[in-house]
Order: sequence, then structure tokens, then C-alpha cells
Amino acid sequence: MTREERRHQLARLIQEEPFISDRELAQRFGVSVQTIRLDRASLGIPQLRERTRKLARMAYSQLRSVGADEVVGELLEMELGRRALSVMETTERMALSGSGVVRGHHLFAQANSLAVSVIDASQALTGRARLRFVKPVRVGERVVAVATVVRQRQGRFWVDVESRVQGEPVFQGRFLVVVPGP
Amino acid sequence: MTREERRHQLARLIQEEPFISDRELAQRFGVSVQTIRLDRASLGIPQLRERTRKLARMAYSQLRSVGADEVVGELLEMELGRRALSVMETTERMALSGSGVVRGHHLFAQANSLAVSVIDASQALTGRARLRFVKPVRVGERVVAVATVVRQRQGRFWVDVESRVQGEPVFQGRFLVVVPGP
DNA sequence: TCCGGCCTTAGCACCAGGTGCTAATCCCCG
DNA sequence: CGGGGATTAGCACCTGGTGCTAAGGCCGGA
Repeated sequence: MTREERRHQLARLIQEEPFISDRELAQRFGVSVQTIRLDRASLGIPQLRERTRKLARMAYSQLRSVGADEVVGELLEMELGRRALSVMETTERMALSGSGVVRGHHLFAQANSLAVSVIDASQALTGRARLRFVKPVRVGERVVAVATVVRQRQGRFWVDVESRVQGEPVFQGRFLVVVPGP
Repeated sequence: MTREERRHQLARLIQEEPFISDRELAQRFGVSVQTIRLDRASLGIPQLRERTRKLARMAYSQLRSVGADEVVGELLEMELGRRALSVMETTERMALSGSGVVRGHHLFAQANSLAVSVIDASQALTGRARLRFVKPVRVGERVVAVATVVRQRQGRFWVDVESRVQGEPVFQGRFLVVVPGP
């Protein structure tokens, strides 16, 4: 096995089994621990503890964001009752397995949560929506959504959301957001 | 502060901030590291690294299991190209914090994934959709969605989805699902 | 044949964040 | 004033590393 082959396999193995130590890796590849260290260094793969910490923080932030992610994606601008803007990074887990195409409901989730949060009311709910998925979004692309309140009448708000990737429209939606009760 | 008080607070603090070392804990409570160690031991709280590993494994198992959910919810019936039925349990994390009302995009996700999967094609994508959120769904309710293919014409399928809780409609949607290609 | 390079291995000191143990102190109460 | 629980200190040791220096092994070219 050449060095390049080993490094490729090493990267893949660590990807699949993040909780593996250098010692174990060395045994699996039949090389010394030092070689594994060099390989990791050249591949920019952090040490076991670092990898573990990263995963743990993911779990933790997810636990935290039960309730914390009022907005799906990251809220960038907010003019309450008028306009809001958010950005969402797309990842593999948002795609149909293997296809690399982000599933529609993630785009909808970003747009919907933005549309609801732009309304200046704690109890806003989506009533109706009309959507167009203009162009498939691929994993890794950053989706920027802009929500604009276009009309409002006593507790009923029409909000338009347009999402773009690199300036190109990928999704359009019109949401009727209602605030129940007077 | 009595020892019991300190231990109570210690347990709570670690619960809230799992990534805290004994050193930091010692500083916060103004005691020595050894005292913290004794406290942890008597409370059965594992060391930082152990706590981190536990969280990381949670994240990892979650990561593994996502991507597998081609259908959001559980698929109960499937007549490819005609009709499909799924059920989704709603949990606290699907709700706006505190409100107890499930957010629209979870209903949409169930409906959308069902609409896409009822189509007999690997590369089906949502093109357009029209939605009505008829009635708020509360956390803990089981949402049953039925998707019916109502019309189809060369790679374009209209799919109606109706979701109910206890027989009562909560969501209706009409999806245009497209299968790209020839 | 020998030499230069690349790859690999070895060895050592050091690090964080601990465990496990023993030995001192503190401080309060009777 | 003494006794005892609570606290602290000190030391050796552990894992899973980093960073550095030094030494081999092997292969191709002159």
C-alpha cells in the first residue's frame, strides 16, 4: 500500500469511526503510531479528543436548540413587521441519501420560520402557503432567505419569502401568517 | 455555603455546562480541585472526558440515524404511484418554545416526504405546493398523513396530502412533484 | 557502487485532565 | 482542650496526545 492509499483510507476510516485512537489506527494499518500522527497532521485531521469534543458540542447545541432555534438557519437581519433575512448552511443530512439534493422541507422550514418570526407577535402561526421550488439546492450551498411582509389586515399577514443560492432564486413562497385572537 | 449546598449546585452546574473541568469548577466555588474531585466522586459524576464522550456518542448515533428517514414520520401504508400513509409523533422539540404548538414546517416535512415517496421514481422533487394549516397541532398528538396521487402527466404528479389528528383535519396540501429527465 | 531523498520509526520531554493514595491541616463542637 | 469531619496538599500514574531530534530503510540516478 502506498502512502497516498493509506492516507485516503485513513481519512475514510476516521470519518466512519471517529472514536478511534492513533494506537488503534496504527495497528489496523500495520504502521507505527508516529506514522499515523504524520498522516493526520498532513491531512489536517484533529486528534481523537478534539473530534470527540466537536461531536459532543453538536449534540449539546442540538439539545440546547430544542426551542432555541426559533429561526431555522441563522438570522442576519430583522426589521420586525417588515423584513427579515436568514442564511442556512446545507448539509448531507438534509439531502435524500446519496442524491446531494436538499429536500424541500428544509427550504420550507427556513422560509416558514422566517416568515413567522418577522411578524411582531409571540403567537403567530402559518395559516396557508403557496410554494415554488424553483431550482434544486445542492448539499453545501448556502441558502439566503428574505422575508417581506407585503400586506396585513387585523391579525392576518401576507409574507413573501424568496430564497437564493449565490443570487439565484431557488425557492419562492407566499405565506399567510395569522395571529389568533384580538 | 455548606458542603451539601455546594454539591447540589455542582451537580446543577455540570448539568448545564458539561464542558467544564475540575479546575474551573474549583475556581467557581472557591475550593480546591481535590474537593471538587471528592464531590464528583460522591455524586457519581464522571470526569469531563467521560461526559464529553457520552454527548459525542449521542450526536454520532443521531447523525447515523438521520438520512435514514427518507420519510419523516413512520410509513404505514404504501401503494406506489397511488396512495401512501404515514404517522408522526410530535415532540417538544417540534414546538415553538413553550407554546406547545407544533411548528408548521414539521407538518410540511411529513406531508412533503410522503408526497415525494409515493411517486415511483428515485429522483422525484417537489416543484410547487399549496398548503393550508387548518388547525394547530399540539405537542404529543399523533399526526396521520394520507397522500393521494390525483393526476399525473409525463413526469409531473399532483399529490394531495391530508393530515389528521384523531380524525380531525389539521393540514391539507397539494404538491406538484416532478421527476426530471426525459 | 555510493549518495541523496523520501518515508518511516524511535525516543524523549511535555501537556491536559484526570485517578488513587497518603498525609497534613482547618475548624467547629462538646 | 481534644476529637472528628471537611478540606487541602503532594505524589505517582494514566491516556492520548504534541513537538522535536535523530536514526534507519529503501529506491533511483549518476
